[in-house]
Amino acid sequence: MNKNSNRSSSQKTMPVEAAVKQRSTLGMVAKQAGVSPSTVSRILNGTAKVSAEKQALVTAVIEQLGFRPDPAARSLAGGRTMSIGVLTQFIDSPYYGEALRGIEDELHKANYVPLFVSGHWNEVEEQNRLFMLQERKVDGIIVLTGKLSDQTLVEMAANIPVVVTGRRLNAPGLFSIDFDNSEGASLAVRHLHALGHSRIAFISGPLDHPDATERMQGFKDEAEKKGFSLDDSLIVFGDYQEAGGFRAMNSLLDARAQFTAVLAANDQMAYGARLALHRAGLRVPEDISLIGFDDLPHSAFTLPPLTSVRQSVYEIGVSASKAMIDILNKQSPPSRLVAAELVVRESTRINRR
Amino acid sequence: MNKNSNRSSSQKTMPVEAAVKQRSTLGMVAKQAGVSPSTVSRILNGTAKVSAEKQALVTAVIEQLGFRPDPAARSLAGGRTMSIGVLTQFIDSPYYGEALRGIEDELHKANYVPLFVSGHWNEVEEQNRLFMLQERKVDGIIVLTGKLSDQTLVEMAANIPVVVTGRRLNAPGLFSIDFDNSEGASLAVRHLHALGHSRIAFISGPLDHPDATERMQGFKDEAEKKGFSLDDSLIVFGDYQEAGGFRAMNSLLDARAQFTAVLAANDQMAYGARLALHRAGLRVPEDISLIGFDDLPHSAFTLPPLTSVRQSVYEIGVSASKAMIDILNKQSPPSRLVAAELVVRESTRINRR
DNA sequence: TAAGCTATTGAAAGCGCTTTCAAAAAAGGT
DNA sequence: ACCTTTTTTGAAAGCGCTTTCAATAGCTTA
Repeated sequence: MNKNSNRSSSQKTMPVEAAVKQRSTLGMVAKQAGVSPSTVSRILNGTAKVSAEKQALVTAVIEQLGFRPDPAARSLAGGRTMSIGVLTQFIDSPYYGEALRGIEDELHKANYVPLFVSGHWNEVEEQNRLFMLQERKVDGIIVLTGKLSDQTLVEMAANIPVVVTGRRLNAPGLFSIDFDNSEGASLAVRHLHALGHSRIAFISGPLDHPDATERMQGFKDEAEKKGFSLDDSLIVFGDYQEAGGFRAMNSLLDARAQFTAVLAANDQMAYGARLALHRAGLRVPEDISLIGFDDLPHSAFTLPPLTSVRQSVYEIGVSASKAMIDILNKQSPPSRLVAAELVVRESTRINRR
Repeated sequence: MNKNSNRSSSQKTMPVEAAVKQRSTLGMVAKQAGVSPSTVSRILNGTAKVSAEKQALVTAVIEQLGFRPDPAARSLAGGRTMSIGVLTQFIDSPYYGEALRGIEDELHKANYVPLFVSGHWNEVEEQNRLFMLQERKVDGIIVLTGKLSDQTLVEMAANIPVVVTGRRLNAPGLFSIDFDNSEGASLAVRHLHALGHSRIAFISGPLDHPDATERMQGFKDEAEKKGFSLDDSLIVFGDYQEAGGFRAMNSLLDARAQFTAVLAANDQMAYGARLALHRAGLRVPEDISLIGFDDLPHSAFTLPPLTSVRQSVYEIGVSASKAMIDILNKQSPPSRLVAAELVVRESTRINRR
């Protein structure tokens, strides 16, 4: 979300100039320390036990020479590349962007570097990108949702550790992290119900996105539970973007649908819907209550500030990375469940009609 | 900007399964074709002339085996890695995000892959990231603005091709692409002037961003040219984010500054300012006209839709990539200048006071 | 104290490619 | 036709690391 922002970050400040000037190699370290390259390698990777003295000696020399292993050489020799492939859908998605930041931050702590690629919600493209990541010998792959079949992921996981978000899936080498989308939608419906709304329109995302169907299901289930008439004319579809929300709202309006509140399956569509409402002379929240989903950082600054279902996408990124690192360290990651939470702002209010 | 969106993309669809199953090596190609590895390498890289027949033969075998050179091996042996380092500031910046997409799209066409890293507007961190990129042997580096000194970049360019945005700088191996920020600001002022505004407030970005100072300079110059009183109390500072714009506008209001229009140095601050105005009971554009800068995709959907200075950041990304590829191909890139353009929407109108 | 183990270490091969260097082939000159 | 120059090709070394495999050293046990 930030164009600017200075966050301090504890960098191991390298002797950049020295290092650039004269890269040292593992061989040089070995000679300098009077041991064999194998020993140095073992210390570097913890591949085998090495006597404490040599351990200390070598470590000192490494420090002194500012030695850093060459990733390419490592990769060639079959070692770890210390890089993790990350498949997102659009590199500039405001939604997944936060996840990317979480991933970047977390991987960095563990000395891994992310390799971001975009699948553009196109199965073939996703496949190709994942293939490329494997060519580049990443140590693991994090997949943010996407359209790949579960089977494809499971197969891939047989060769390389995989962490996937947006689905529930378990297999050897495969770990998944998911939001409780349906619970999030329920939360929104309950809030609206508590405010006295009973005719609620729903702007859904494209149903080929698993999270879209979950959100819709959550909406339907809770609405039914509250005894609302589940009128199909109150459900319309958008594309998860502003323009889609705008069109969806217009179609609702054109059809003269009767509703006092709207739940959009993501914030971007809520923004679009809000503009359409405005064009139609309807006020938010006086005439219509509006709820979004995702709580994008921007939502605190819309007019009016948007009530939204919050799931920390940043957290998802962090969790996914932690899980990946756990897997790489041969530990099984704790199954973290990311909860949804309603952020009430000013786009919803008591139904007066 | 997209969470969703299916764009078709012409993928060279690989025989993925076969390829994954049995990676073939350059050596295998050589044997299969009955030539030496050197010859294959030369064909792959165009390093030297090879007879037409062998050329054809080898190419056929490569195709048949689905051979793709191993990036790691290439890197180790000192060849090209076909990857370009990209230093951005925050991986989820809505502003630079578009540039990243442009870079990704364009590099992909040329078969290069981008390696995105973030500097977080912190010089030390930027240095470290660039250092890491070089360790990973990228073939070139694209720097999106940032805080590094010109000198640092020039020095780096001596070792590796560099393309930098957001400044004017020339040196061997160094190419820069810049917006005309000051012209953009002028455009905005002229628009406001044409609408009869003469007391215009300016919400600046942090002056340690070069583009912020250019935008401010453009504002001042044009205001002066139009004969406005250049009242310092009309200039306030934000952080290029919503919250900063919000605070900046409040400080303007608290100080009882007199103005009929506001120019914000970026759209995000304009959003924040717009909310502050609303809180103060001021209407946009009836009471106050508001202009942003950048024309983020979202700006077409704010309330009211925001008039903004548009510079295609996507184009910047594309141009930077093209320039990089030109440099890598030993051609000198054409100096492209990205023009600014005013997108008039509904947040500005004739001054009635 | 000898035999039998185990914990450390080093030598050397090899990952898949690029790149001298020199040999072989083709072309040119007289 | 013979020798020189130029072009095309192959052999081999090496990029910096990991990883068997075997050797050495350090302990145990009887």
